[in-house]
Amino acid sequence: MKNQEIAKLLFDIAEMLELQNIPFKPRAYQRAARTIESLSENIEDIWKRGAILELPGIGESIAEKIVEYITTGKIKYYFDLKKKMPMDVEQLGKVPGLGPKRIKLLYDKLNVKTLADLKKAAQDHKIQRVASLGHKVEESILNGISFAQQQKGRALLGYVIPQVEELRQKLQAHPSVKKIEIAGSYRRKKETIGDIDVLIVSSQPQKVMDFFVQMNDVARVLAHGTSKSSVLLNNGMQVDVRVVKENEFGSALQYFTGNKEHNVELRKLALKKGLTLSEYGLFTLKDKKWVAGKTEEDIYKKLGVDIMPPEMRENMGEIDAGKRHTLPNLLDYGSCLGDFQVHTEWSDGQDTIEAMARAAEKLGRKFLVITDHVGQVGITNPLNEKKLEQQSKEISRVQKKVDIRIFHGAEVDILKDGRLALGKLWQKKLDVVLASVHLATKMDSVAMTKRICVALENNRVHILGHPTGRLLNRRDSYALDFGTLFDKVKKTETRLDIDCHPERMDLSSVHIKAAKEFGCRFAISTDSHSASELRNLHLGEALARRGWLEKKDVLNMYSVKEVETILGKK
DNA sequence: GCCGTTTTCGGCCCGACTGTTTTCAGTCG
Repeated sequence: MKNQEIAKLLFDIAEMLELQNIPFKPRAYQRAARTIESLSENIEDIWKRGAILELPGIGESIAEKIVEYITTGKIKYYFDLKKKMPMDVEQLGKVPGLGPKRIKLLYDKLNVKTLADLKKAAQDHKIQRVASLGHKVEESILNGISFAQQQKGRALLGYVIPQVEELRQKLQAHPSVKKIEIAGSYRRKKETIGDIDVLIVSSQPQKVMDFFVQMNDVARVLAHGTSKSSVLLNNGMQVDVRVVKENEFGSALQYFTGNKEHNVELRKLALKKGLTLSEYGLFTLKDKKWVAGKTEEDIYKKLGVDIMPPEMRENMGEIDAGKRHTLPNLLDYGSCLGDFQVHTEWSDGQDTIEAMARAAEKLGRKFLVITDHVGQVGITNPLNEKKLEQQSKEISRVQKKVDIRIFHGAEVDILKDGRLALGKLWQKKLDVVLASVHLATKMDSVAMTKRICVALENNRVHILGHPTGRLLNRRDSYALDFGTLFDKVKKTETRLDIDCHPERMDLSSVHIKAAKEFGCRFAISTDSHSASELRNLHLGEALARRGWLEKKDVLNMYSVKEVETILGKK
């Protein structure tokens, strides 16, 4: 699958065009890159169908370059640009305060090509002698270089939630803070969070901002104004705070929730209606008369769009659906009745079956599927058939003591040829077979897709576990042809696992949405290895909502009786 | 370079903060 490679090249082209001060073209390339990046279908397949030009943001010229890459493995235009741009734009761009203009300037004047060149130029005080730059810029660059070097990707939603809630409480406690909301990707419940956007209503902005930049976990102040301030915390997280007036709260919340592309679309829509939208409100274009802004609902309503939950605001068709009144009725938080994947001390988990069951019961779950490992991956301490037999007895014993239905399942390895690492007899005996790929993960797309499809054709497989195998910030998805895969999932009536372990979040919301369009159904699991992780189920609900899922799409929403019936059919 | 219920040509989202500029450019989100 060449989608990500092509997207990366288009992003790079955009960056190089920006360096040359060329207007508008970079935005076109960025838009095309984002389209390709978020495709679930293989771009080659789309090309074979002759449908590349139907993709949003892709016209004749960019389509030609995509085809060139598919057929020859390179894009000449990219190499020509690259020849003219010998500096490491990607690395240099990570330094706060360095954008395309300054990167170009530093190259022209000081021949800065790499972070090392930049550091030397700053240390030798050459930067402050360049016209339009000064000693403050030089200092900020010097400070920023180490930041650029240690940047480690985005924070994981599941791990960031407690930190953010602590920050919220600290700020909320300040007497001048009237209202507070965390916006940005945090509010959209994105799998990974780049920075924290905090929105505050206060009649004394200066006091709030002074308090904010002086909090004791602040490592560095990036900006300190009355309406906008930014800091870096000791844990490396960037926090932006904006203070607005009461009647601007809705428009500010809308704006700072984003995402960026969603906002751009919304603003274009406003312009078409003779209005202009900003964080301060919706105004008439002509005489800047205030139209809406107190609440988000008012703004969307005036624009003729049904308001959608923050999780959907990714410019993935939600604005169109809002216009046509066809938004899905997303499943609610807290509506999962059970959990389809937990591990116990029988394999690589930390707690007993009884401890897991009791903890799940306490959280209000109605059912729990015990899925210890079965297969060949030594580190997971897999069960053999004899152990499964013993475990079955233990589950019966615990079942009598708790008021939650415990299903006996297993997470079974899918072998290289698509067979399961478990005999037919036990495949039938188990209530739930969750089949996952754990070994030989580097196969090419054709082989991996075939392997998984073979497993799906086994009518004892109920759920495909963590379907792409990704680990956030660490490992990409297996090579897969998602179109073929989703088609097979639909035909075999298997469920796709939404594994909401904070480090997996697999499927991604983009793939969930695509799979739903193929007619697939889903099962959410925490993949817990200890009782404390059971509470992560809401992360799976967040993923499902971001993928536009409704109650009927997700097996966790069904009653214990219905789940028994559905599982029994397989 | 893309796109079209004001357009196939002429637009392309909007505003705050910073530094070095005495009126604004660059960066960021």
